[in-house]
Amino acid sequence: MVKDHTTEAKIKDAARNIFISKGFNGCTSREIAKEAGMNVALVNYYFKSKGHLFDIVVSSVMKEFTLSMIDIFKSNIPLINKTRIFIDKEYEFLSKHPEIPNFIITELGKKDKSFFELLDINNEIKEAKIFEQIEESQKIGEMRKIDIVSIMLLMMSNCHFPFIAKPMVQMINSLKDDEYEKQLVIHKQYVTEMIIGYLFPTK
Amino acid sequence: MVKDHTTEAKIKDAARNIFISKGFNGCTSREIAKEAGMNVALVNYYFKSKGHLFDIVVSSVMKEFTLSMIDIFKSNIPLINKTRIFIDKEYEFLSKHPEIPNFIITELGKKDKSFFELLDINNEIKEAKIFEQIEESQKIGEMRKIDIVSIMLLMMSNCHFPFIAKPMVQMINSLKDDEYEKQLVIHKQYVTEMIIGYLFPTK
DNA sequence: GTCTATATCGTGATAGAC
DNA sequence: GTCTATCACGATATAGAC
Repeated sequence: MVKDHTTEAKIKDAARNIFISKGFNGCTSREIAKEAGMNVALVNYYFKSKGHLFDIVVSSVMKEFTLSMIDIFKSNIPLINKTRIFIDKEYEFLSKHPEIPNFIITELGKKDKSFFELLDINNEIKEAKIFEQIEESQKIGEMRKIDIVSIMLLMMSNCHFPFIAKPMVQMINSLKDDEYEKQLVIHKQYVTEMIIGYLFPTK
Repeated sequence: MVKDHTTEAKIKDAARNIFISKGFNGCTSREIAKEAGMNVALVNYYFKSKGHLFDIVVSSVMKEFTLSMIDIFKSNIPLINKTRIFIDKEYEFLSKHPEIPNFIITELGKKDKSFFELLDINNEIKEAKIFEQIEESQKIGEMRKIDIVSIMLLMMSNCHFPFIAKPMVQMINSLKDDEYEKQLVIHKQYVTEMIIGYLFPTK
C-alpha cells in the first residue's frame, strides 16, 4: 500500500490488489503486469515466478491483518474499553480492506500453512499481556468466564462476517452498496451492545 | 447428494464436491471426470461445458443452502423457540457442509448475481410469515426492536463464521481438527445464550 | 453412450535484442 | 532494466471411431 514509485513496488501493489480480489488461480501474470503498466517479463524479472510473488503478497497481507488486530491489545487500558475499541478498530480496518479476511481464509485453506510460524504472531500476543488481563477480569467477576478461543470467535464472528458475507447478505436483502454501508454502521452499535452485555454482565 | 447411479448424476456429484472445495478456477474438467470415474469427453457430452456444469452446481448448492435456512421459519412455534432451533439447525447443517458458505460467498462475488431471481427465495420467506412474527414480538415488548437485516446478520455471523474461518482460527490457536470440533460444540452454547439474551432481554 | 485422438487457445516462464 | 518473440505445457472442447 506504500506509494513507492519503483518498478518493483508497482508490481507488488498491482499483484496485491489483483490477488486479493481474484485469488491466485483467478488471475494471470499478464493481468498483473498490465495493471502495473508494464510487461510480463518484468514481473518474472523482479519476482522470479507468479507463485513466489503470491507468497510475498500473502505474507505481507497477513502481517498487516494480524498486526491490526493485536495492536489494540498492547495498550494499557481496562479490558472493557479494549473490547469496545477493538470492535471499533476492526470495523474501521475492514471498511478499508473488506476483501482481506476472505482472501486469507480462502488461500489459507489451500497452502501448506507455515505462514504463521513466519509471522510469530504468538509472541506478539503474549507480549500484549491480554491473557493475563482476561484472567484477572474473570477472577474478580467482571468478565464472564469463557475460554479465550470462544471470546475470540465471538469478537471475530461479529466483526468479520458482515464484511465477508457482504455479497450474500446484500443479495438476500436486495441492498445497494451505499445502503449496506449504512447498515454496517448501525450493526456495529448492536454488536458492541450485545458483546459487552454478554461478556461483562454486571455493567 | 442423491445417490443416483446414472452417469449424469455421477458427474454432477463429482463436480459438486470438487467445485465446492476448490472453486471454479481451482480445478480442471479432467479432474472432475476422473473423480467421477470416466473421461473428459463424457462431461462435455452431458453438460456441454465446464461453465455450464458449474452454473448447475451453484444453483443446486444455493437452493439447498437457503432452504435449509428458511425451513425452520415455516414451523408454527414461538419466535424465541424458533431462534434457538435456528441456531441448532444451522450448526447441524454447517457441520455436515462446512465448505458451502465460503463457496457461495466466493463465487457470488464474481458472477453476474442473477441466481437469486432463479431461486425465488423471497417468496419462500414471505410465505413463512417470519416478518409478521418478528413485528408482533417486538410490539408486545418481547423482542428487542432491531431491524430485520441486523437480526439476520447477528444470527448468521455467529453461526457461519466459526465454520467459514475454521482454517484461520485453527491456525491462530494451534488447534487440531478434533479439538476445533469440540470447541464448536461449546461455542454454540455461548452463541445461543448471547443471542437469546440480547434479542429477548426480558427472558 | 463411451472412448481416443486432436484442434485450438491461453498461460507461465525465458531467451535475447536494445 | 525493459521490451518483443517464443517455447513448452496444459486446459477446454470437439471430432470421429466403436
